[in-house]
Amino acid sequence: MLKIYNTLAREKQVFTPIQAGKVSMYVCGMTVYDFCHLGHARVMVVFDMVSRWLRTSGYEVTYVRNITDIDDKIIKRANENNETIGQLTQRFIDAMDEDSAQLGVIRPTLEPKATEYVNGMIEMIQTLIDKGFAYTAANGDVFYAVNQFEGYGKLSGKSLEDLRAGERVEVDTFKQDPMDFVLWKAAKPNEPSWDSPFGGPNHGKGRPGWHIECSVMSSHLLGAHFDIHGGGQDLQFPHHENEIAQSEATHRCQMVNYWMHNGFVRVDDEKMSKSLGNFFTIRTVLEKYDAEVVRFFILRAHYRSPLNYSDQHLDDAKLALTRLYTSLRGQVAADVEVDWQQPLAARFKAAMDDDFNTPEAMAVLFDLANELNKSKSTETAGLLKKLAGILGLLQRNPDDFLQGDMSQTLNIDDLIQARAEAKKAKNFAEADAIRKQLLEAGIVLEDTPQGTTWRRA
RNA sequence: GGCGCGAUAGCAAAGCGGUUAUGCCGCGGCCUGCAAAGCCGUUUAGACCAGUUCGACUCUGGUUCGCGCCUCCA
Repeated sequence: MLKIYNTLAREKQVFTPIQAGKVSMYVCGMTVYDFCHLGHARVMVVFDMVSRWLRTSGYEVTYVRNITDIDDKIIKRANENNETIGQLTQRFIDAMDEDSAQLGVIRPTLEPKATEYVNGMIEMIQTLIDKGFAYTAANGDVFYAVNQFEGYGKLSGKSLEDLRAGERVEVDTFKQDPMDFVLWKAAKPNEPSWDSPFGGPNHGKGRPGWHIECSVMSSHLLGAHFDIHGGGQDLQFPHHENEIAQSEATHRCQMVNYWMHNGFVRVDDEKMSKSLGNFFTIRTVLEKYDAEVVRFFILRAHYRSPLNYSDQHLDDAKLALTRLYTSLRGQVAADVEVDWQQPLAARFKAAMDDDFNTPEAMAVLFDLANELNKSKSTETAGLLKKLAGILGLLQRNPDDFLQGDMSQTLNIDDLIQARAEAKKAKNFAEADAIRKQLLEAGIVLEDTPQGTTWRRA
């Protein structure tokens, strides 16, 4: 029985889908004005893992991850780069697709773009105005009136009084309440804009605010009420709080049953973020580390825990993953159906059902590897590969992982051959010299009963 | 200031009121010509102070420290 930590309830709850056998899940995706960093990688990998486990559990999953392709930063960046917004966003959407594919992330079922739903946004904003939850300000911006929504603060555990007390933002004189947030931004010169009926100095011309995008895309694609909504912890407030306010005021029903928030990636114990400038892009990291190592590194921590990034930790993850691949090397992995009664499989399932406890699930993988090293059983190899596959790991030919792109290095085989001959002639000095030469080139030799193999250091 | 989260061995990271987490590193052994890999064994824990309990790393309270949100942010 799957349990999920629900941010809304602040506890683990048994997962019961709205519709038996089906799960609808929405995750806030990227704003595409730059390359994705490791924080984005974590969101992609974590919710990919979630969707995989849900599918493994027998659910038919509709997974929506949106793309924000209109926003202040995009406009600014496009201007700086002297390219159109469309060129800029497409470039970074392509880059994101490359990065996520590298990380073994299965494409979400649907990846809506904000710009394709502007009409829907205008409709929802109009509904909110009609119902008294929103108003057009003197400057043409449309704001959501937070004091009109009873449950405002229920997700983040904040009260409007506390929020106002801690108010650090310059008060926008056009707002009725400092906590009101923008639904529609009046157009400024040289900015893309859409026509709307909201009035104001420039006759409604403008563009949608960020929060409204997700309310509209989720309800269009998953309905007014759906199962799971995910995203990074930093979106809990205000973004997700605002989504609830918009959607529930519009549809008059609960928006989401389970809210899931993944922890941050940190650098030196500080949150990795664009604003702090301490971020590493996925592609930078992939220059140095195998993408599967990065995925392994992410899944090695619980999704709600902070994850400290450093080369040392990636190196450690690489060694650990090497152990798993080494156990599968030269083994035939039987294409088994997982028997969930099998003790280790049962442990794996219990771990995953317990709020997606991937660290514990991975411990099972290592236990299986140990068993495999002893038994050389094709069944065990099959089970290891199958369970790891649920996490999106260990699906490559072990040699691909262990040897990497070193296989282009010339004459490894010749040197191994020469060493074998030296050994045969009991010329161990020569044999060791060859081994040392290869080691210095980053190649580790391993003598086995079946002959000598190699891997990258 | 308000709200919330965390503190586990050298590093990383889980579960659990009493019994080996797991991976890397270290140490001893087996294996090996020697290594590597693997196997067997093993050293390092639970910030601090109280309390509950037959028994607490695990529950409760407090202290200290760290982090996050309250502003765009995954």
